[in-house]
Amino acid sequence: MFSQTEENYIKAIYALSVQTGKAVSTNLIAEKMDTKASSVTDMIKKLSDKKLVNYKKYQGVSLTKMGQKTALSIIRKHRLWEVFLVDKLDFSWDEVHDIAEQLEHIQSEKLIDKLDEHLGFPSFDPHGDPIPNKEGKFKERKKILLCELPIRTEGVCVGVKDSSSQFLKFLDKNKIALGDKITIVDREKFDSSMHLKVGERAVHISQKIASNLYLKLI
Amino acid sequence: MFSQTEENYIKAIYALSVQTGKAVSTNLIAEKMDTKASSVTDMIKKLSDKKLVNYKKYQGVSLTKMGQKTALSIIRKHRLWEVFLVDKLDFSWDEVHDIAEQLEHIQSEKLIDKLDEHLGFPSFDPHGDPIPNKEGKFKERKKILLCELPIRTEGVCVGVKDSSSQFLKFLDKNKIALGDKITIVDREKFDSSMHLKVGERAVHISQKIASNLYLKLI
DNA sequence: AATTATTTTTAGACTAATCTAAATTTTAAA
DNA sequence: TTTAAAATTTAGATTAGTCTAAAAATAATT
Ligand SMILES: [Mn+2]
Ligand SMILES: [Mn+2]
Ligand SMILES: [Mn+2]
Ligand SMILES: [Mn+2]
Repeated sequence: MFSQTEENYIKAIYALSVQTGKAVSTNLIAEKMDTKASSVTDMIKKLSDKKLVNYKKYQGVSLTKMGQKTALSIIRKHRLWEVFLVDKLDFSWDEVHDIAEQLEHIQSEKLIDKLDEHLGFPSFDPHGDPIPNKEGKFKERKKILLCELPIRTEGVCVGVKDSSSQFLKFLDKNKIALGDKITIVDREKFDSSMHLKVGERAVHISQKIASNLYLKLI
Repeated sequence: MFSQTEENYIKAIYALSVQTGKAVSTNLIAEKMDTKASSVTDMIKKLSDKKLVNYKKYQGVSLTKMGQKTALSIIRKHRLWEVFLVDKLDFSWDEVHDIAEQLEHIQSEKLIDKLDEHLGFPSFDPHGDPIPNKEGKFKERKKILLCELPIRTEGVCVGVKDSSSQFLKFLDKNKIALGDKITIVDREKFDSSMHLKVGERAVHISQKIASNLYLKLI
């Protein structure tokens, strides 16, 4: 159907579109895809010819209905494969992204539906991100960043904003995982770092960590 | 490491090399890969530069040690994925080849080793073909074609020579599967067709079927 | 409003993989 | 052992995706 390259562009445009809420600029795509603006312009034209994006010169791009459908299908595949790798093959959550980047391009509707079933129709991937269903529908969880949690209020860790291997390994080292109950015991005025209670354990984390952990209130 | 295209050429050269037992000709590769001889020549040069094949102009090609290692690694991946699709995702044996053609190109040593473990280190794929281990070693089963089986001698079905969807579906329809005990009850002189006993059932098959089913003696 | 600065697009070139058509080499036949 | 046929390689072109450098359009500053 579409080439891997086209699919990767579609996915990038989708992510940037959701992130910024407006038409996506050439330079932004170029940065995200680690390529040059001129290459992006070329690809945009191709995607536009294929009715995947709306494009007027110099005005940025947005996904068409069909582009969105395509993006969600790729994201669904990516996240289901991540669940597979963690749940069935016992990978840790910091190892799965790169492999899923490859697996997401395998073309077989039946494969992904069978995989979905095999995994028990999961709603979230190992990083807490929602998995679109066959129709592209998914429920975004009501969640807040840890740094926005009121003091002495309990929350449950449900996701990460930054899902880089670096950050995930840091969380592992500090024994912070999805499902953990977290309370802010105290904030340091000086550097906005926080003293937490994770389960029964006391943990001290920086502002940067706090602004990359998602919690849900209970 | 290598492109999908390069990997597919390597795999084709390996198969033809095993099949014919001699240096593989440009035309043979072209036919197998459904491409033109000139394209094959170009690719052979590239593979030769990369030390994957031995090549002297007009003399055909053979795989180097490294080429063989590469081929076996791809075949290992292909067959393990086929086992996964059948054993874990409940695909039937005639549906898995095309999907495995894609999955075999996923690059991750760890993935394939974990998959191998998850599947219980299988020795044969759903079509009865042997699966090379991490070192590329595999045991070829001693097997004969059904058409070579002496009359009234019992054998166990262990593989197919033709693994096309057409043939596999035919076997399903006639309830012939790997593991079944088969005896030739009688041969028809006229068309070399055979009256079999498959388990307790009587089945009549053509010469063509008989020359595409592998049995082991017991 | 005119001038910079930035962003985006175009022009031209490159690589990987493919093709057709022509040239060359090898093999088979006369 | 010439000649004809078949196989193989080369030459030149094409497409997808990329790049650099230059041109054009938009945005930001005087
Ligand atoms: Mn990708
Ligand atoms: Mn994820
Ligand atoms: Mn392949
Ligand atoms: Mn097989």
